[in-house]
Order: sequence, then structure tokens, then C-alpha cells
Amino acid sequence: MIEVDGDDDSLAEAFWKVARLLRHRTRDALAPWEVSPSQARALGVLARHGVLRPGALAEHLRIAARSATEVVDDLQRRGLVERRPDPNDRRATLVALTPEGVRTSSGIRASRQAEAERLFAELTPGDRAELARILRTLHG
Amino acid sequence: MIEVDGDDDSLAEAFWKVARLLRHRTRDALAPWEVSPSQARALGVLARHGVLRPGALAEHLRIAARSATEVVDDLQRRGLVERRPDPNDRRATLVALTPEGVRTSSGIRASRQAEAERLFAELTPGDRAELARILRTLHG
DNA sequence: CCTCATGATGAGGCAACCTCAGTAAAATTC
DNA sequence: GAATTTTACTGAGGTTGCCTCATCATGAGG
Repeated sequence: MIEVDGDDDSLAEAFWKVARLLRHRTRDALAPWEVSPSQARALGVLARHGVLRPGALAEHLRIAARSATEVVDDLQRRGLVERRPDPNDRRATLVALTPEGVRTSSGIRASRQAEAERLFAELTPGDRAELARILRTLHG
Repeated sequence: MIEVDGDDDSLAEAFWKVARLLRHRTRDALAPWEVSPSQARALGVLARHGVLRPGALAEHLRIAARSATEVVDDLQRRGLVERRPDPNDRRATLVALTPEGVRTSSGIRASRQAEAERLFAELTPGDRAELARILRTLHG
């Protein structure tokens, strides 16, 4: 009796179904690295922006500064990130990827992208372009 | 310094941006009823499937049976749902929407749909059809 | 200096899940 | 027609990923 949740019909519903698919694949892509989604997000931000203060990391992740402290704690415990004092402000801390953090984050990025592409590969090139265009319209 | 998170590039990223938009609007649509997303989901399932046991509700929501108990507790406290004994099985309980639960759940459904339509209304009818078709392709 | 603002973090809380019993009742086996 | 196994729910207590508030050190401006 494992039924699927057939909400409305509507575009929104179709959209959510695809979102769920994509989310699951992303999660699967993440699994081999044994980092949680929120850790993966933080690694991504650090990979893109380089060394950051916890506060700035929090802004990028759109979470409270206090919560960034926790994410950093976890990543540090796993050796993916290190804290170092900010030479310009002795209140502040800088968070930087360790070499292993760099490796992990680019691995995650790669396999996530691979998973997503596997999903969208079901579309013809024309449809992919259409979809991209339409989505761009939606988020202006 | 409130920067937006510019992930990858790729279709997946565009998709997530729209998903976020849609999610936020859905959340906003929910706000007037003061029910949490998980409660709203449960109400939706009950509205669609009628009277259900907690266990069945859990299956639809894809959560552990134990967690369904909690959602039902909450909804019952708010008077949106009632528990009654299953006449055919004295181990079991049946969960049913109260009249107010019915009202709330259809209200939620309506305004959620209105919000979603407001988003997709930015598209031409042609693009909406295209999008629907492409999404359908993706989730087979 | 003195005051006010800012950066990180400790303490503690909350929502929405979970697993692991435990109890009662139903279903099955012998 | 017991005895056993399975099923339905729920109490107890844990986890995750957030949150706010208070504290402490430092920085910046008057």
C-alpha cells in the first residue's frame, strides 16, 4: 500500500514531483561523502567564496550566525575546515577549507552535477533549452 | 551584504531557484491558517483520502507511524481532526477531519493553488503548456 | 577614556523527525 | 481453543538543524 501522494494536478504539482526527484538524486549523490545537506551547502559556499568569517558564511547560507558556528564545528571535527584567527580583527575567526575539504567539496559538486544531468538527460536538447528559458522567465 | 547564493550554473540550479520561489509562496499562502507545513500536509492527505488510521496517514506522508501520532495530536489539539475508535478493530484508531478541519484544509488548498497560479501566470499560455509537458516527461 | 557596535559563542529551546520498547488486540498455528 | 506471532498505536527518549538571548572580547567614534 505504498501509494504516491497525488496532490492536485496543476503545474505546481508537476513541478514538485520533479523537484522531489531532483532532491532525492542530489541526496544520493551526497551519500558517499557522508556529509549532511547543510554541511554540503556550507562546503559549497566556502569553495565558491574562499575564506569567510562564520558570520559571512551564515549570510550566504541564510541562517543565523549562531547556527553557522555549529556547522563550522561539525566540519572542523571532520577535518574539512579549519578556523584561524583573523589577523585584522581579533574578535573574528576565519573559516577555510582544508585540503581534504577542497577535495570533498569538489567531489560533491561534480557528482551532484552528474546526477542532475542524468535526470535532465532524459530531455531532448531542444526541451532542455526550452525548460531553461521558461525557468529563467519565472525567476526573472 | 545580502548576496544571493549563485550555485552552479545548469538547469538544476535554475530549477532550484524556481522551486524556492514556489516554496516561499506556498509558505506564505499557509500563514493565515497558522498551521505548520507538516500539519498542512496531513490535512491535505485526510481531505483527499477521508478517514484514515494513523498508520495509513504515516504512509501517505512517508514518515514513521510514531510521527503521525504526533501530527494527529497537534491537529486534534487545534480541533481540526478527531480520533474515533475503529469499529472493526479495537486496536486501531480512525482519524477524521472535523468540520473546521475540512474548512481549513480546503481553504489552504485554495489559497495555495492561487499562489502557485500567480507565479505561473507570468508565463504565456503556450509556455505553461510547454512547461507542463516537459515536467511530465521528467517524472515519466 | 567611555560608550556603543560588532564577532563569535555558551546556554537553552523548538519542530519534526527518528528508534526502541510496551500494551492490547487480532490473526495464525498447532 | 489455547499458544504464538503479528499488528496498531503510543510513551520515552534521542537527533538534526535550526532559533533567540546573554556574555565576553574587541573595535570604532566622540
